[in-house]
Amino acid sequence: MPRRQQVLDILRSEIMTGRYAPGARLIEATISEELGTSRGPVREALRQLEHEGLVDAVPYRGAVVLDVSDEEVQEVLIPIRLTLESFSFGKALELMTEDDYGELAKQLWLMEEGARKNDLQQVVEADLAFHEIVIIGSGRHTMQVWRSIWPRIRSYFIRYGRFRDLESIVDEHRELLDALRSRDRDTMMGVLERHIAVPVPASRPVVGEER
Amino acid sequence: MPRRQQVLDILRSEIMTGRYAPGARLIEATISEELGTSRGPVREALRQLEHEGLVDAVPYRGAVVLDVSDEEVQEVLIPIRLTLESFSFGKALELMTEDDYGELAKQLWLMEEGARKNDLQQVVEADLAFHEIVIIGSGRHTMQVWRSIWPRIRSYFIRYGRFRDLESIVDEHRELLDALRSRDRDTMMGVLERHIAVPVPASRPVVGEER
DNA sequence: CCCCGTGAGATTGTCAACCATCGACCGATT
DNA sequence: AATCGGTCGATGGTTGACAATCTCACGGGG
Repeated sequence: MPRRQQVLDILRSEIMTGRYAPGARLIEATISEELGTSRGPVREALRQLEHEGLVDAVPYRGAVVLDVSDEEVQEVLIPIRLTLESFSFGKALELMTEDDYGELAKQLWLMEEGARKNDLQQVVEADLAFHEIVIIGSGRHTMQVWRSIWPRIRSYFIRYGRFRDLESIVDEHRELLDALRSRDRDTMMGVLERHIAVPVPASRPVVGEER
Repeated sequence: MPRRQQVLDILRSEIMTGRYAPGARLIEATISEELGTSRGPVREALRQLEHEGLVDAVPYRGAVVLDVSDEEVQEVLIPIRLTLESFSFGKALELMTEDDYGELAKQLWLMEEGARKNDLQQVVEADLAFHEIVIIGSGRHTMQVWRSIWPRIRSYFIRYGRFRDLESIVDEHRELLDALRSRDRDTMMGVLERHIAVPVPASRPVVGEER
């Protein structure tokens, strides 16, 4: 695995878990020293974080960790996620094989195990893997957009404690898998929307279906 | 302006205009030589192109220009664009000042001039600037997603000649500006949807509203 | 007292040369 | 015919050095 990818994973994780909070500066020299690498890979990782919307970088001024507003999550990121996943789960209904279902079941199992051990990290990883298995079947561009929005959504969830208990996360994914296997499009979409929609802190109705 | 930005702009433009067609390889050494710069900025520009979905890069194998399928444009990228711009134009109704309208009018004027001269380049630039003025008011994350999807949409349009005549592009933006000024939300959204939706080559009905 | 230029320090941007690493291709061997 | 090396092309990463730019504190005018 390329070094820049390792650096990226580390930094992203440190941002999501709060080691770098919104407003914190990310200095190339410091990071490269800490991670025992040269500035090259660090620069590229920072640029990637910029694309994932976790960081804002201004020329000659450096990179700063960004915050995400409730409004943008509810009205922009979540609706986009719904667009992406509706498309992907729809295609999955048509072209997923038994093997693919097996892969999903595997992630579900890992998720269950994580929930038993109360290991948020493991649950979150399996959650991500589950969705990527579905999305990867619908083309590069869909995956591309997905990869650019999930870190923000996840980061928002973790930062503001919007994670319901681990058990219900597992349950929802079990429902998703069952719905996929049922091959019934309407059931599928219903389950998916409920999964993606998020209880709002204390403002608007539910997910911002546009118009 | 940083060198990598210049390189990025040049490469993106060359991809959109077809100098690099889908499947073409982008070799760091060659490009850096052609542009009289070192490999560093070229690498970073290539990574950015990857994030804009114009290029696919595999470790140790290099970058290749991507194609975009009708299906993904219609069912993923355009619906996402609609989500983004619905949000942005909605916010613009609330918070745009006379000065901002002035900026929009300026771009409209440039667009008209470009259409008169039959200068696609200029029309396209003003078109982009027009939308960015509106979107920039709705936050970093909205802009971030926008910047990651427009190159693909534009590139698809140019590649497959989906550009209606320049005059009608100008007309549509004049309508958009008028609708903004009217301050009527429903009119606004109607005009916007018609502007973003695209006549499909020879398949589905219209824009892929999900479900 | 406030405003503005100036300069030092910090940090990013770019360069150049170099070598390791990996993927693709080609031919020789079995 | 299939496989195993070896070579070549290109990327991944390193080092060290400088240039370019921003920030901010300092001190001289107004």
